[in-house]
Parts: sequence; C-alpha cells; structure tokens
Amino acid sequence: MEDDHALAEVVAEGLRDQGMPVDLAHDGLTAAASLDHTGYDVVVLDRDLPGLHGDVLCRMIVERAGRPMVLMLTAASAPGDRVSGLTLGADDYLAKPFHFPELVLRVRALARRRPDVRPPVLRAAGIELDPVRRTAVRDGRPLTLSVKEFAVLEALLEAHPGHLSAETLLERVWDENADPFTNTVTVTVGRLRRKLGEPPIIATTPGIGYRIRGSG
Amino acid sequence: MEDDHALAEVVAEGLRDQGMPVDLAHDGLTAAASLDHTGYDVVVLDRDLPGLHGDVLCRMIVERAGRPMVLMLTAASAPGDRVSGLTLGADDYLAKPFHFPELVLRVRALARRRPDVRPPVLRAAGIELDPVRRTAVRDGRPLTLSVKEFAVLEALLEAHPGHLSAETLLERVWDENADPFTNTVTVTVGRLRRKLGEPPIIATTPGIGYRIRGSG
DNA sequence: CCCGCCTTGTCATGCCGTTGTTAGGTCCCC
DNA sequence: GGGGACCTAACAACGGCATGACAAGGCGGG
Repeated sequence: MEDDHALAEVVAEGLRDQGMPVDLAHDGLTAAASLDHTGYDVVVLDRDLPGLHGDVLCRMIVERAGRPMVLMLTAASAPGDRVSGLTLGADDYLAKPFHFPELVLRVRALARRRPDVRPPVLRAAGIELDPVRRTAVRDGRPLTLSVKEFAVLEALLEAHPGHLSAETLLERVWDENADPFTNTVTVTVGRLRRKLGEPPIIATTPGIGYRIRGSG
Repeated sequence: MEDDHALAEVVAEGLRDQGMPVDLAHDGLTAAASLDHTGYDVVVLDRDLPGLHGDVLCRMIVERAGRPMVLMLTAASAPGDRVSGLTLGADDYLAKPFHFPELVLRVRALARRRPDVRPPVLRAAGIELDPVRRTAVRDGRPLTLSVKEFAVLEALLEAHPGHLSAETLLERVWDENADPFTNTVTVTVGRLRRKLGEPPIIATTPGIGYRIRGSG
C-alpha cells in the first residue's frame, strides 16, 4: 500500500512479475480492514499514509499474533523515521527512493523469515477456523460470523470431540459472572446452526451440552 | 518458567486464576530437575533462559516419552527464533510481548491436545463407551442414550465383571438420598436393554444385581 | 449530527424427549 | 398354589431446548 497511487501500481505490478500475489490499499483504513481477512505474509507499508498513519497501522498489525511481517517505507528526508519505524515493530524498513530490486529482495527475505508454521488452525467436520485471523470456512465456503457466534464455534472446536454445556459456554464466551438464567447461549447456537447450514454440525446432547458432530 | 522473575510471577498467577496448577522455575537446571517428577501437561518455556538455554531444555523435554507439551516464548526482536524454536520440537510458540488471554488460550489448547491425557474408553462385550465424547457404540453401531441410561451403562462397565445392585446404582447414578422404594432403576435398565439390542448384554442375578455379560 | 443496519440479549411460545410412577404380567422357588 | 422378585407397557408431568419476534445498544455511513 502506498500513498502515491502511481508508484503503488508500479510496485504491485513489479512484485506480481516476481510471482507474488499482491493486493493494494491506498489508505490506512482500507488496509486495516482487509488485513483482517487476508492471510498475507508481508505488508509493504508507507509511513505517510492518508486516512490512518502508518505508525498506527503498523502498531495495530504488530500487536496481533500471527501477524504478517511489515516492511515500512520511510521518506529519505527524515532519517529519524527509520528508528521509530523499527521501534514500532516493523520488521524491516526501506528509505525512499529505493531501487526496485532491493524491495523485491527484502520482501522475499521477510517472507522467508516468517514462520509458515501457523499457530493452530482448528479443523473438524469440514470446518476450518483460524482464531488469529478470525475466519471460518465450511467446505471451502467462507462464513460470516458475529463475534459471539465465532467464539462459540471456536470453543466447541477446541472441546471437540467433547461436549460443552450451556453453562460452560456462558463462562467462556460470555462473562464469567453472567446471568445464569439467560438463554442467550441457546439463541446464539441456533443462529450459528443456521449459518453453518446443512448437514448439521452442532449436535445437542440433552442434559449434557453441545458438541461438534462427526469424526475426530 | 521465565527469565524475568516479575513477568513469571504475573503469568503464573494469571494461569492460576484460570484454574490451572502452576509451578515456577527460574532457571533451566531447576526446571529440568523438577520436570522429572511432576506430571504437568504443558510447559511454558522462555527461550532465553539462564543456566540452561531454552533450546536445549526443549530438546530434553521433547525427546522423552510421555512428555508435556511445550509452549515456547520467543523475543519479538528476533523473528528467527520462532522457526528454530519450532524445529526443536516446541508444540507452539508465542512472541513477546503477548496478550495474556492468548497465552491462556494456547495453554488450554495444548493441554487438550496432549495425547495421553485422554481418559480411557471403556470396552467390554462389543461395547465401546467414551466418557468424554459421551458416545456409546455396540458392534460399530452408535447408540443414542439418555443421561440416565448412559450413566447406568458406564457404571456397569466400570464395575465389570462384577455386579452392581439396584440399590448401588440408585446411589451412584441417581441422588444418594433417593427414594429407596422407587422402581426407576429397573425401568431404566429395561430401556437400556432394549436400546442395546440382541444378544442381551446386561444380565440379572436375582438377589444380587446387574452385570455386563460375557468376556472381559 | 442523524439515520439505519447489524449484533445481541430477552421474552413468550410450543415441541419433544426424558423420567418416575403405576399397574399389570411372567417366571421361579418354595 | 402362593408369593416374591423382576420385567414391561402405558401414562403423565416436567424440564430442556428450539424458534420467532422484539427492543436496546453499537457502529459506520451519509
């Protein structure tokens, strides 16, 4: 992502020529939003970003686990940028103007440095759930889940193949001192079931709780 | 175990709040020694450990059978640590600084992933009963049992090849101060028998009680 | 700054499985 | 033949659970 559209296009095209898939975002907010859902290895980040300053965005990225590596582009006229950029957690920096081959080199290096052993992705019964990226997929079809729905599904997958009672779910997903007489768990599980579609994945064992159906 | 005493205390206390028993060791040698005798499920291991480097200790742990799972903490400033930490056999990693809830989540996940923690599956006379999944199978055919039925079958399988009197079952499965004149045990055993199908698995010894029939 | 959508919790309602009881029925032993 | 222990069927009550509708709160867009 770049502040200068033309430059950004050139960079993106050049990287694609090197065989890397590239997405573009021209402002910080768009970038932050799309980073939630994509699983890129490296973010090329211009420090002078409209909409949301590069520093802020960088911190947002870095503070999350499973984050991509960050290569920050800094203006040559401000040498101090390098320092603060790095202290903010960027993994590498490059001063503008730069030679394009060097950018490619560094992106490659960062991609290589990144551990491709992703922290546990939960899989069961045709579902893949990534707790870090907050994405869930069933049979290749992406699911759009609300926070609670996602948390419930995550808890059930972690417990798989065991059960979780409504009470336990209430403690883990909701607050630990939640009203024990609520039936929001039932409702949320119901909504989750509808979004998950057929065939049913969440089974109810009366008097025991819920569990993920199927092999495992 | 941590290199930073203060951080270690915080982490330990936080994990205890989550209901996990925690021991602390502030250097590698102490840790290695105590790990011989304790039966912990998960080791949270700082890579930069005084006395004995985290890598070495990790290898020592991993090479042993019945080992605990290892969650290695790596310094954020050295991304390469992640890779080698995992190649050394750590089961998960977490870069410092980290969000505490995430540490809790990962420790939980690891504890659950540990293979030999799985409680035993009860088997006898062509029946497999998994107390965790709360599933029961006869000759490959899954059974759908109610809570009471499941509990009765579980109790009988545990007692196998011995007997359980109706009175004992009443105490164990039902409340201990249940009406001693009730007939519900007989009825429940009857319903269970029907669901189990042929040939009969539960035998009655008049005046003594019930037992699982057959080999074991 | 206001408006509308999405999320989330609550309530009311209806359904279905579970469960204990009651009432016969059968078998065996005395 | 009588009695006791056990089995089974039918029944009714209870509780848990699913579902739809509704309202409050949050968040983003206009």
